[in-house]
Amino acid sequence: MVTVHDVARAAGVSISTVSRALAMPERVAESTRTRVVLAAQELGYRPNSAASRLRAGRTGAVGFVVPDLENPYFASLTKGAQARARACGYAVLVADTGEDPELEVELVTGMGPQIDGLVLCSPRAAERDLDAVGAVPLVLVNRELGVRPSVTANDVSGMRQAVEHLRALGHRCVAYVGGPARSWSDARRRAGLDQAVRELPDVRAVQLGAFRPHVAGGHAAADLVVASGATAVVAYNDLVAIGLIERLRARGLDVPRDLSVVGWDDTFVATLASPELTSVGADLPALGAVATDVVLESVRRSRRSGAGAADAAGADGESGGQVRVPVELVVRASTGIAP
Amino acid sequence: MVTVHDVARAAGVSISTVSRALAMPERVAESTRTRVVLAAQELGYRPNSAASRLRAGRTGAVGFVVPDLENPYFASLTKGAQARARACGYAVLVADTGEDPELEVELVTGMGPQIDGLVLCSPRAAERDLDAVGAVPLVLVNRELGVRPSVTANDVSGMRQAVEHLRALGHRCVAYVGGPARSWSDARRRAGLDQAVRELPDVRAVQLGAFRPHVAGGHAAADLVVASGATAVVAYNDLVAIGLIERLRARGLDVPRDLSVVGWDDTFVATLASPELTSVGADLPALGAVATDVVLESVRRSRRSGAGAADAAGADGESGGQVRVPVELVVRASTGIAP
DNA sequence: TGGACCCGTGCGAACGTTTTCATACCATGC
DNA sequence: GCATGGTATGAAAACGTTCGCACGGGTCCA
Repeated sequence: MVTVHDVARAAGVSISTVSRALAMPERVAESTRTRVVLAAQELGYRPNSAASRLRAGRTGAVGFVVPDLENPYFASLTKGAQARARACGYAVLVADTGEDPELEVELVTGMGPQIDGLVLCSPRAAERDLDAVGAVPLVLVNRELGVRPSVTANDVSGMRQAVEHLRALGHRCVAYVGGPARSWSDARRRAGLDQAVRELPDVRAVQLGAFRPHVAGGHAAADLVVASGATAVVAYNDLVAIGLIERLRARGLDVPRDLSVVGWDDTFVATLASPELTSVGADLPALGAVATDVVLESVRRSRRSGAGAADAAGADGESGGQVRVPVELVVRASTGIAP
Repeated sequence: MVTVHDVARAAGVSISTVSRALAMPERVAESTRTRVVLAAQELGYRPNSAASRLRAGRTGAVGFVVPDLENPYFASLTKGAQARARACGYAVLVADTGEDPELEVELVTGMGPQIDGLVLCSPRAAERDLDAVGAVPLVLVNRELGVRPSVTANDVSGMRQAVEHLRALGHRCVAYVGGPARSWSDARRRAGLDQAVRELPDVRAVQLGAFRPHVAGGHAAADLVVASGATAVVAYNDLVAIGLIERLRARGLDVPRDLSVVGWDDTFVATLASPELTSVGADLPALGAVATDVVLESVRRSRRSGAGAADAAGADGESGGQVRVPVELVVRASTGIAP
């Protein structure tokens, strides 16, 4: 293994200079820096991350915790996040909670010492459990919690777009098939739906749920939707929408002739379904990348100020970044003229 | 932060004893051990992984490299792998190569120092580039390379099952829509197809490809399949199968009436398609878990012997574990009686 | 010309653990 | 009773980096 000592010897400088030349290039003379960099390259020097982590207290890794990797929504998020993290020189520790709030807390606290920052997607855990993390900068995706940094999709706007689209097709009663009870996004969408029907008095809403965010959830919800008298339904996500369609078809109903279905997240499965799903969604890899940016920014800030994550977030006026990304309704074949 | 020193003081022993009591319990007296363990628990001691890694040369993490996280096949593999790794006390560094062989090599070498072992899924890289890794135990998934540890699905058997199924339905000419040219699995399936038609003289095979392992690949292949005169087609994976079906439908052909389609991998999208896909597949999370087991076993072995990964693999008779998991044909609605 | 200051560099002390070696103790065998 | 061997513990040296501090030499201004 080639160490700073080897590079130092090769470049004819001390190990301190090597360390500086690589970590803070502006603190060392131009000529020495090139000499060091060249020597390092020549010898194939790779800093021992354990040592630098031990000394400097940084790990060079961020955690990325999702409820379910097999869910295409989180798969896309993860893909975007790891690509961005890598581009910034960070490794990504991925963990899957299996939708279990307890495991979520356990994972988050357990990962703590191994990472510089953590992105927590669609957290189901109670607020106080998340507060307990504290140690590393934490960024929430799809949930806002006080002034904590977060990245969320604009669900309210998405729901508005969906309702307006359906209304334009002549629908006057829209059902919403909701997801996990503890889901913050779900609550936002319900709020968005409330707001939309308040402002569009000729449309009525029926809220159903909680259902599991999988195909099975759609199966379970379909009959309730039919019984509700709604002519259109917005699903918690694309998988639920597909489950709905499957069950409706099994009952002899046609989508979109008898019922229009709107998916959510616009994952790639939206185009696999038949009919292809009209769906509300953001650019998911981009969303994952943004979350990574925010957490890395948070890391840098907390490192500069030397304070804990919470302090760093609250210290300056930026409030640590609460990003809300736009969403867009993509119209495909699963929505049509109201019967 | 609470360190060994704190625990040592609380337990009235030296730090060496603390370290031993926690890491090798049998090397310390019963009474002292309980005292130390209690003190550690009391103080909430968590060993600093950076320090132990620096001293002991182990990282407590394994790498998991896949071509595309958004592909449900790899998503499932990753899910299984990270769950198993966590159960064994290891963290998982996930990286996505974007199907790029060069990035693959770069990632694998770049991750080297941060991990104890590496699982590399469906590697596209050239053999010599993989040899260059060397440093950490490497386990390949869906590719065999010399005596290197690997975990593969039994593609040959899977293809045999698919062909026999189609033959039983009366099909006499079967097309195969292949995936990436550098894919080892693809080659195995082609070999399996060759073997199957050799042994079943009344069946003929048409091999097509290479196509991209996505829906678009299926789109591209569909017309070639039709022109080939085959009455059934086996696709490289479920996404390709779905692409085939979409394009066939666009041309006014019905699946399975005019053409039977068999998917591969039996991912969850097989049940999303309509008609639902007949598909060949293994238990994917289990496959990921097995790969993790193999790499962790490899890690333990190389640590024991103190030798490099390759040596460790070849040293004893076990050949480091070349596991082949069984696959199974799941019959659904996309295959039917030959026209 | 001398003092103040700055810049580039080197020295050496951490960081928290593991592990080797040495020591003290006790039991066993002649 | 003394040598022998084994066992439980302690002291201290690593592991490879970062970073505070100090030093030398130069520049600038008085």
